[in-house]
Amino acid sequence: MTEQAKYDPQTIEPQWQQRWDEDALYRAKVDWSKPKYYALTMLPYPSGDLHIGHWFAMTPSDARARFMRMRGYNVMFPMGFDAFGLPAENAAVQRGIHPATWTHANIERMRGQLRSMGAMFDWERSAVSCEPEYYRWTEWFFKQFYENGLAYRNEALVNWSPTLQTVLANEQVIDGKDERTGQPVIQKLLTQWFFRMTKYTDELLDYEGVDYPEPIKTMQTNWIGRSEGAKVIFHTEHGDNPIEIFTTRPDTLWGATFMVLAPEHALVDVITTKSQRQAVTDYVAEAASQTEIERSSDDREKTGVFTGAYAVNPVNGERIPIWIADYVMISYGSGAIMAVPAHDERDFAFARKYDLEIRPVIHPDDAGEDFCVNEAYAGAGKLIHSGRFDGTFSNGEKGRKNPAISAVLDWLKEQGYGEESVNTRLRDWLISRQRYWGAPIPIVYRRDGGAEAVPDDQLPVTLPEDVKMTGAGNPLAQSDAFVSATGSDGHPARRETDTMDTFMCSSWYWFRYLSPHDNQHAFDAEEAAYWLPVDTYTGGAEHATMHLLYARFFTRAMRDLGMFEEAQSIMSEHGRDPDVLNMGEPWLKLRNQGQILGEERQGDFIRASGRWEGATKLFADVVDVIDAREIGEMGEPDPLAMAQLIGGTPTAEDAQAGMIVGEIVKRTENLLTVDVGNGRLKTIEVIADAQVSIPTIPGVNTVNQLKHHLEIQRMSKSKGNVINPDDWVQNVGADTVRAYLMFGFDWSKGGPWDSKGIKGPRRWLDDVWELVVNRSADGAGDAATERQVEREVHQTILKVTNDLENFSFNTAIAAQMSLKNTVQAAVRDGKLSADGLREALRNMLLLMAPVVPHIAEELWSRMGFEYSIHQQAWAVYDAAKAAEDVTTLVVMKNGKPIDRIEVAIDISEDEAKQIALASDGAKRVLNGDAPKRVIFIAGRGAQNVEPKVNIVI
RNA sequence: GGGGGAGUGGCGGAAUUGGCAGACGCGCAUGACUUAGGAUCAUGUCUCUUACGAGGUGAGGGUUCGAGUCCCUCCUUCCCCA
Repeated sequence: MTEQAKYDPQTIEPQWQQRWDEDALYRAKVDWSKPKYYALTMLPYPSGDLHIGHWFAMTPSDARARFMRMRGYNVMFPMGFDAFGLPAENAAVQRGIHPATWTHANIERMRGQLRSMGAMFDWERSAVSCEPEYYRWTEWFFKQFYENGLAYRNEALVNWSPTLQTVLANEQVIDGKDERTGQPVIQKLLTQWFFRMTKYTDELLDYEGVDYPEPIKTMQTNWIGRSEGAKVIFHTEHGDNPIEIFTTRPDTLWGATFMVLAPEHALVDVITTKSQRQAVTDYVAEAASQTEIERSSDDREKTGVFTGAYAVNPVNGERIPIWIADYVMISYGSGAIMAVPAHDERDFAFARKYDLEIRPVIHPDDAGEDFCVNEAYAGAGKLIHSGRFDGTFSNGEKGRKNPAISAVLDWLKEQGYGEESVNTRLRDWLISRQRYWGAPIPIVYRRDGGAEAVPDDQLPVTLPEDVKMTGAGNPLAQSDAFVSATGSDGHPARRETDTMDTFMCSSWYWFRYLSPHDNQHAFDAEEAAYWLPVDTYTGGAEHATMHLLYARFFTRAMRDLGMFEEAQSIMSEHGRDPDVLNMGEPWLKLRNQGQILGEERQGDFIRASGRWEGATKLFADVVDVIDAREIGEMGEPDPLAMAQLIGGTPTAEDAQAGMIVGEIVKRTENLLTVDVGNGRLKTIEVIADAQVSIPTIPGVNTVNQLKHHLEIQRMSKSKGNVINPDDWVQNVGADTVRAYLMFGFDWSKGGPWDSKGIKGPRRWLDDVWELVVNRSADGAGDAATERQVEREVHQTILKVTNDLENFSFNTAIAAQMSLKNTVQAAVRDGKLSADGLREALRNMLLLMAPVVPHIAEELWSRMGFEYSIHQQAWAVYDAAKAAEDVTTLVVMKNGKPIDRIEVAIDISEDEAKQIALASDGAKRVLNGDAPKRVIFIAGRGAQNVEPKVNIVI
C-alpha cells in the first residue's frame, strides 16, 4: 500500500473545494430548458464562529439540494447573513467595537468556515442584510407598505428602562429587570410603527397548496388564534361613555355581573371616582411592572381594583360595577370585557376573591340548584335569567354553531347593541425598534407634524458611523447629523430614529438572492420568473410562528402590491403557470431540523455526605463530583476503587454515618439517583446551600451549577460544552462530520453530540475507500453472490432515493452502510467478479455523492469516471434486479411468531396457510386441536414486509 | 399559563396503510494480529430461563386475530411565546 492510498480527507477536501470553485460547478443560472429547484436554508446570524448547529441545519439541506441536482433539476442553493440585530449592539456597548466592524469580521470568518463544509452554495448569490445595497430595499419595502396603507403608527406597550431611558427587547428583560444592569423595567405606551398583518388573518390560516409539517400549521393556527363572537357596546351609567367589549359567548350576556378594563384602557382615567383614584393609580403603576406573560398566567392570583364607576348592561339595563384587572390585556380585543363569573374560569376566580355576584345563566340539564358554586360552568344547557331567550339551548360551543349564540347575535344586531365580530390573538406586526443596528425607517416628520416617506432617489437612509454606543437611549436619536433632514416643504424636518425589526430583513431575503447586486430593483423579474417560488425551505422549528408568519404575510403583501406581475408575465411567455405566485406563499415545502445539544455527561461519580432519611434517601450538604475521565483511566469503574481515589470508603459504617460514593445514573433538579454498586440505587437530595465541588468548573460551586453540569444542555460558551466544527473537520474530515450529523440523529429532533459515535461514519468512509483503492476482485465470482449484491444495490438505490426525498437522512445512510457490508464480505470471500464489484461501487459512489461530496468525487475520479460526480445523473433503479425470489413465511400464534419457513415470493394464500399449519411450530402449539381461525397477511415485497399466517387458538 | 413536540436496549436511533420490535452505528464482551493500541479483523450483544420457553416499546386501561403505531386517563421531559 502506498502512502497515497490512505484516505486523507485533510488533503483531498480542500483540493476538491478549490476545483469546484474554479469550475464554478455550483453557479445557478437560469436555464429554461431545465426544471428548476430553489432549495433554501435559513441564513445564519453572524454571531462569531460557525457552530455545529449550523452544520446540522445546512449540510443535510445541502445533501438534499445535491440529490435534486443529480435527479436532473437546475438547483439554486444560496447562502447569506441576517446581519442586523442586538448582539452586535451589545458587543459595541461592552467592548467598544462598532457594530459594523464586529459584524463584518464575523461574516468574514464564518464565510471561510462555511467553505469547509463543501456545500454547493452559490456565493455569487450571497446577500448580507446590514449592507446598504441590501437594506436600501428593506427600506423601499417599508415605503411601499406605507404608501399602500399597510404601515401605520399607533401606541403600544414597550419594555422601558427608566434608568437607561431606552426601550428593551423582550429577551433583554428577565424577571421584570434589565438582564444587563438588573434595573427594573416598566411597561410604557409609546408611538410605534406597525404593519397591518391582521388584514391577512384569514389567508394566513389557509395552507392550501403548501406542504408544511402538521405541528407547524397547528402552532401558527393557534398563534393567530381566530375566535368568533360579538362586539357589544356597554355605556357608563350616565350614558356618557361607550365601552366596547368583545365576547365569544354573547349567549351569557345576561350573566355579566361586572366589567373589567385593562389597566391601560383609555377610559380608566376618565371614569375613576375620586375615592377610588389613589387605589386605581397605584394598581396601574403596579401592572406596568408586569410583563404580559406574567399577567396572563392562570395560576397566579387574580387582582384588581374597583374604579367606583358603573356601566349599564344593554341587554337587561342592569347597573354593574367597572373594575380594572391585569388579567385583561389592552392588546387583546378592545382591552375591556364583560365578566360572566358563572361561566368563565378567570371571571369566576376574580368574583370569588372580591365577593362579586355570580349569576348562572346556562343551566345544564342534569344539574341541581347548586352548580356554579365551586367552579365556572362552560358546558351545554338551557338559558335562564335571560329574558326573552330563557329556555334557548346553548350547546357550549363558540360561534354560529351554537344555536343560542346565533339567536343572540341576530337579536343584538336588530337592537343595535352590538354585532357579530371576529377577533384574533394575532396583532399587527410592531416593527419599530429604538436601536441603532437595524434598517432605518425611511420617514421624516415635517415642521407641521406630518410624516412623509423619504423619496426613492434618497434611499437608502444610511446609518451614521460616528455614534456613541453606551447602552443608554437610542444612539440614532443622539446623532444630530442623522436626525436633521429636510421635508418636501423645504423646511427642516426630523428624521424617524426607530429602526426596523430584524424579522423585516429576513422576510424577503430569498428574493434578494435572485439578484443580490441589482441596484435598480429589489429583485430581478427574469430571475424571479424562473426560480420562484422557493421549492424547499429548511430551518429550525423554533421559527414556527414568528419568522415564518411574517414571511408569509410579507409575500402576500408583495403580491397585492403587484410586485410579482412582471415575473408572472415572463413566466407565461415561457409557458409556465404564473398562478403559483398568486398564492402569496414564499415556499412550497417546509421542513424543520431539531437542535444539536452539548455532549452528554455520563458516568460521573459522586461522593456525598449528609443525613439519612429512611434507608435510601440522603440529604446531602457536601457533594463532590468526580470527572468521568479520571474514572476512565482507572479501567473498570468500581465503587471501592473509586472510594480510594477520592478518599472515602463506602463501608457499612460510612453508609451508616451518611456517606455515599457511586455513579450518578439520573438527575431531576436537585435529586440525584446514584448507583452505589451492583445496581443498588440510592437517592440524594442536595440541599440548597450544600458545599459543592465540580472539578471542571473552577471557583466556588453551588447546587445550581451541579444541576447544569449534569444536564444535557444547549451548547453555550459559558458551559464550556461548545462543539467546534473546525476541530472535527481537522480530526476526521468534513465528509465524516457531514455523514455523522445526517446519520446519528433524527434530523427533525436533534440530540446530544457524541464524540465517540462519529467513529461509525468515519469507518464507513474508510471501508469504502479501501474497497475502491486497495481491493480488487478477479475471477468470475460466485453467481448467487453476484446476484445478491446486484439485488441489494438496486434495493438500496430505491431506499436511498425515497429516504432523501423524505428528509430521512439517517436511514438513507444506514442503508448505504449495509450495502457496503455486503459488498465488503463478498470481496473478502472472493465471490465477486471485477465487473460485479465495479458496478456495485459505481452505484455506491453515486448514492454517497450528496452526503459526502469530497470522497465521492475523489473515488469517482480514481475509478476513472468522468468529472464531476456531482454532474452525473442519479443511480438508476431497476425493479427486476431488485426483486427477491424467496421470502420468509412467518407463522404466528395469536400474533406472536412461532416459526419461520422459506417460501416462494409469490406464494398464494392457500399454500401459505397449508405450509403454516404443517409447520413444526404450528403442530407444537396446536397439539392436535383445530385452530379457531387462520389469518393470512400478504407480503409487501417493496416494503420488506414478509407474508404471515396468524393462527388463532 | 398558553401552544407544540418527544418518551423504544448501556447510548444515538430504525420499524412507509396496525403485521417478525431493536435495522444501521456507538459502546461493551470474547478471540485474533501486534512491542504497543483510543488501530485493524472475526464473533457475540433486549431481559429472564440450564433448556424448552416466557416477557418486553414511560405507567395504567381499551379496541383488534394482531398495537411502538389507534382510543382514553396519568406521569416525565424538551422547545416556542411579537
